[in-house]
Amino acid sequence: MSAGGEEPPVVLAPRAAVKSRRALADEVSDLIAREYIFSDVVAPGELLPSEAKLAERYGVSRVTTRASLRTLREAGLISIRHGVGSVVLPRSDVLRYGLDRLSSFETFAREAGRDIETDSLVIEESVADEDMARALAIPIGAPILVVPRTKIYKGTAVAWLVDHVPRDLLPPEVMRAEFSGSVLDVLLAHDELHVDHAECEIEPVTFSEEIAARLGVEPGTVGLFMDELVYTTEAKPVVRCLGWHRHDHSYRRFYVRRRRQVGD
Amino acid sequence: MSAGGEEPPVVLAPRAAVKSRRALADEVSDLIAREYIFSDVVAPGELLPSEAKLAERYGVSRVTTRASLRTLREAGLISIRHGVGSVVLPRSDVLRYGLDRLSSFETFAREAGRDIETDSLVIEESVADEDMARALAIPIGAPILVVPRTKIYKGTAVAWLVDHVPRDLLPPEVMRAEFSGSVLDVLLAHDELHVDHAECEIEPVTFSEEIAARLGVEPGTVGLFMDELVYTTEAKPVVRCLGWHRHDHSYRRFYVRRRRQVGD
DNA sequence: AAGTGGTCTAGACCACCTG
DNA sequence: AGGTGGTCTAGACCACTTT
Repeated sequence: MSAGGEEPPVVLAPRAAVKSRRALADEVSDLIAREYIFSDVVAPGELLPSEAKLAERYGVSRVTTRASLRTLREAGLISIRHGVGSVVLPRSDVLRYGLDRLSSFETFAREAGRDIETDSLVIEESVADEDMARALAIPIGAPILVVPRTKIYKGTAVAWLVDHVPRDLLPPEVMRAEFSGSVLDVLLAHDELHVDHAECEIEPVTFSEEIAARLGVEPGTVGLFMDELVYTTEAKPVVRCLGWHRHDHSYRRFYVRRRRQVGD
Repeated sequence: MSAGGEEPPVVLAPRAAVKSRRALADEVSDLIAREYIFSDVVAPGELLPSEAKLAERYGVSRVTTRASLRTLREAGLISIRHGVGSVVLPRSDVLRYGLDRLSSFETFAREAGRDIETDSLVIEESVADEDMARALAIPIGAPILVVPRTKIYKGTAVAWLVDHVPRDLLPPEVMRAEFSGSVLDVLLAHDELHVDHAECEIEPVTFSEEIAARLGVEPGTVGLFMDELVYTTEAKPVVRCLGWHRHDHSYRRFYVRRRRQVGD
């Protein structure tokens, strides 16, 4: 880091004072990000203070500090080198939709300071056909909620999404009351559902007449189709999201951060 | 788990005996996977022994056991529920190319017991144009190695790949000697390069005449284009992989496992 | 109440990198 | 040689789930 002087230790909120607190490691992650990375106190390419110094500064053990640094690494903010230290990585300012993270389009856009609108929204009651029943692991003909809508960015329709949720997962009135553009956000907010991960298949497609009409493009335009199944920690499917995405509109890119698989 | 009787503790290789050993947590991960999961001793949906029991069985601390379980969770084999235990997840036997993991096609195929061949392989010396120079963070005109080739699966050309590596990263003779279908595999084998992660952009495309000819399909066929930049832990780009992938051939699917972001 | 996972600590030793 | 991260331990306490 550039500043040379010793810094005063940081006092965290007293542990006992907070009822159901965040993990200490997460608080420390945020502090490191704020105090060293986003503040540009440590420029990209330079080293954070050592784990021992950070542990002392925040008054936590080295184990906790390491957990915090691991989180920052997962977030792509730093990389950690044995015998060297934690290097701050350069940050891209391109709005990109990171497919490896389970978040809604709305959340990504909001974090990037942009806004996505939702149009032609209805929450319909329907029943599962054979394909949907198999995917959601429910009987054929079981009641489901279907949530089709268009995503608008800067006045342009950029995606057509259709979510399918088993009806008995959440009462329809709850879904209607809490929905604000993303079914996933509603489910993620219900801790008792244990929403955990999703598997998302990616296909290149040419839009059919129906999809093209909804997106205001010519039939045959090339785009991406995504078929995503969201699961609980118990591997029970909770929602299937089908999405047709324009790619000719440059508001974002789909990307994946691929990681080497190693221990820790 | 189903078996009721007590099991004998497992004796790991003595620590001092092994020079540069694998992490203990990784050995334990493998043991749990082999002894409980792949052996079907614990069926999908059922619980592994508790952390404390596993720790005792393998003679390691609970912290180490938890690291092992976290690895199994990352691998998609189990999910962990607070107050309940570690649930074994159902395993799919579909050959899928998991985009969130940095591995070559060859490695994925090999692990799935299938084989991918490489055709029309040459390792050419060239120089970086403006676009390539910017991506690889090298001067325009700097020497690079270009490795174009076709991927063959069951007699069908399924992808056209072109890798670009700065020439001074590895001596060309080393690259030629060690190359066996994947540039990424060569780089991953060189620990001193610190290959760490990649960022991969995904685009739907219609194949040009040139690409279509190489893949033996009609020009205009829809497929996926991937532009991937592989980085070291120091965020230095080491190889750019451009790939055009057929999607009409059903040997595999591209998918991403998306995870909720939480601590730990 | 009992058992499970979640978090955190202090200390130890090892492996790696740089001067 | 000295500093850095990598791994591991034993013990403690807390939060969640089930009985």
